[in-house]
Amino acid sequence: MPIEIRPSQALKLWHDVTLDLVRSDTPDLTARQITILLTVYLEPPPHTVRGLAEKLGVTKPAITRALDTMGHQGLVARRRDEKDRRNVIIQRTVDGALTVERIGDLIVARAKDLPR
Amino acid sequence: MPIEIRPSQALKLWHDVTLDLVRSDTPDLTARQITILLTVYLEPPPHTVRGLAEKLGVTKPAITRALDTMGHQGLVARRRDEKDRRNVIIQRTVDGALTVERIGDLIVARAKDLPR
DNA sequence: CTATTTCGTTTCGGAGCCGTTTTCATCCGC
DNA sequence: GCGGATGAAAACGGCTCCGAAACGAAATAG
Repeated sequence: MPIEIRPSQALKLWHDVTLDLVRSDTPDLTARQITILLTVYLEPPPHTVRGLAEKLGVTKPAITRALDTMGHQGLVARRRDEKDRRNVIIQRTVDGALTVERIGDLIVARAKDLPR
Repeated sequence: MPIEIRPSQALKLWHDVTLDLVRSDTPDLTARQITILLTVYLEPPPHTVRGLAEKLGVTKPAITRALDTMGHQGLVARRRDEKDRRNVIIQRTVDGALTVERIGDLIVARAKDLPR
């Protein structure tokens, strides 16, 4: 059974969750950074710069820079692929997992509060 | 009856919708801009710079600049409050309403595709 | 062993957003 | 009227992001 939600509810949900994220003291993640974060934590590894760039439809330097920022915030880590040392594997971190978990709980809570 | 959704579904929904927004040709809106857009179109008017700044927990110049950008994209319009000419009223536009509607439909569609 | 391809990063100039501070117009108490 | 309070915008310096292009390291083809 899929999730049934009306457009007005969907928009209020998006509004409420985004507002919470804006008001939180953590630095705002860009849309690209959120997509990278969720991709790395939801989809099976391995994740590479090239793969993420293709998936998001942006250039590789954009991914590299996003990973710089997110790595500095402890949300992801980078490791050389020993099989093919040209590749960089993006790895999950404890802090990143906690952040993703927090976002998931936030969405669930806001969904629960929606008017029927 | 509230919307029931599990954390894993919630995160996948957020990922799918954000990815669609990143991949769309329209320029990425920041989290603040999305919050402003949805606030203006979901909550009853009037909306002022000061009111939005308080709600989002950011400074007024940040709102002014976001409105500059969004106004340039045709998503909102500004009008002087004739009752108190110090105030600026943020108004909805046809393009903004279409954008909001599109986002709502996108979320609904992505929610429908979620695995149970 | 050399030439080419692939992958990620760095560099570059340009653009946008940030908070603080200052400016400007308007309103209101006196 | 006039002085202070208020609302928004402008000015300012700093930071981050952008895509394009150049670069270096590593793998691969011949």
